[in-house]
Amino acid sequence: MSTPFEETLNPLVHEPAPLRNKIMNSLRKAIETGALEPGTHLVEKDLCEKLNVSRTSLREALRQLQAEGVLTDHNNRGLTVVTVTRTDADNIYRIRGVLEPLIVEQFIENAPDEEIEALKKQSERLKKAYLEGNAEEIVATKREFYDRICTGARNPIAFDLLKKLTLLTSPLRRSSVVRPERRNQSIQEIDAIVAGIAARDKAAAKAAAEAHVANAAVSAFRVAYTS
Amino acid sequence: MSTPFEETLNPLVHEPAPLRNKIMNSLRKAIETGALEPGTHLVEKDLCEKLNVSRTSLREALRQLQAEGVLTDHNNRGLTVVTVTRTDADNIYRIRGVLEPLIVEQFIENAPDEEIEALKKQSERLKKAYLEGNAEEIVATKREFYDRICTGARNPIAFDLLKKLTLLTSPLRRSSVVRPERRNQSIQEIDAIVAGIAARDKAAAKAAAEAHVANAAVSAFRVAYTS
DNA sequence: GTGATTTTCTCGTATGACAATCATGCGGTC
DNA sequence: GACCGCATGATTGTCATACGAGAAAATCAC
Repeated sequence: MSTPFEETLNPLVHEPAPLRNKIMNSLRKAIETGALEPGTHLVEKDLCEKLNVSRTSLREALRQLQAEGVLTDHNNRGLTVVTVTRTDADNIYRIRGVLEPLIVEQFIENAPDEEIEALKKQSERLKKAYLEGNAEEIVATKREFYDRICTGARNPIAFDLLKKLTLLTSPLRRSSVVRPERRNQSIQEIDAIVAGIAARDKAAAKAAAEAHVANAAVSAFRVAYTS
Repeated sequence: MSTPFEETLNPLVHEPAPLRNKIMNSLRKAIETGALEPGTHLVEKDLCEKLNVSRTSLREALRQLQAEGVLTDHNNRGLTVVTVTRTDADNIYRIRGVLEPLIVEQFIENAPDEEIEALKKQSERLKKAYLEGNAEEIVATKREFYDRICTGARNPIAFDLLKKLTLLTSPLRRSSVVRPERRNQSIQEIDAIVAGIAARDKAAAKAAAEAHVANAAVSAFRVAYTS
């Protein structure tokens, strides 16, 4: 106990975690993992019983998910898990195709060298996961990689948008990760991004990020819509 | 009544307008117009009485606005109208700086010639409004101009994002429109965008759109943060 | 079988209640 | 006078319950 209080006592971030937030997380995860498939009709009473919460809290959580675009109004007769059409997915990838380069650019602008080093290490972990890990491990490692870039970019608003957008296309991406040939391609693309960032070369990094999104789109579409 | 039914009778979209939507629109407008200033603490009971609605419906509307980022949690003790910091605003304009060029690009890809013609006419109206109209008229005409581009781009998701982002910065933009020197600049920038679109020149149009956002940011910051 | 009628289901909205928590003010102590 | 403890009030979070409206499903009548 030799360290002074000022350094050991943080403001103690208040985490009451209102019930509705837990409900949201639960539903979001269910959608992300595919437990709730697109198009599923949600009946309030059933969900209340399954989650063991009151309708009031449940509905507030539903409203929030609706505002995020994860749930959509079904001709004023309840909510359904949103079904992303091919056109929607196209548009989402177009948006990601400009947002992710922006994030990379801002990372280069704002992240100190330590974070670049940490990012490099994380990309090595990701590479290893791609080569020998299972699907879950890949997804988890990749998410951490993304989080690192997005946090380092110091643009929480864009980060938030990206999270929402990727959640929408999670049904597509789920089936895409398992394809082995996509893995090798991903490794190369991510290497290119990291290399551009390490050199603080905005143009190169942005181009790599854009290409990465474009290829992810192609891969997702190949699986999902058999184009 | 000589026209066939198929052309005169539209599917007649059912508009039940749940109460919570009216509440949302009311609050949104209040924020947009400045009637509710950033930082204002919202007390549920007061709002219920002012709007004459039940707490149930009000809270659902609040949750939705919270998810949109318009309202923010105030240490778990009520909601406040979000205060956009200088950094936030910077990030928002950065995002708009990549989203709006994307919209313009997709407009060029997807909009038929008629819509380009209509856009040109609208830009003329906007020019006239800038020169002789009052602030409200300018805002309304400009909004219609934007709506036309965004709708023509056939990317409703990006459109939605832009609407939410611009709402967040409405306190800044409100004070910026009135500055006369900004008006002339705006006219030129919009002319450049329309010219690029008319020529279906993606690069030119996108560059003009990006420049327009960048200048709008500068103008907004000059007023709001006296940098 | 088909059209009309009734029943059921589900959502939208409202009300009242209670616990938990925070803000405030008051009195007592040093 | 500054500080602590405590009672009080205000506000949110959560719940149970209720009822009307509209759609869907089931039933009935022909």
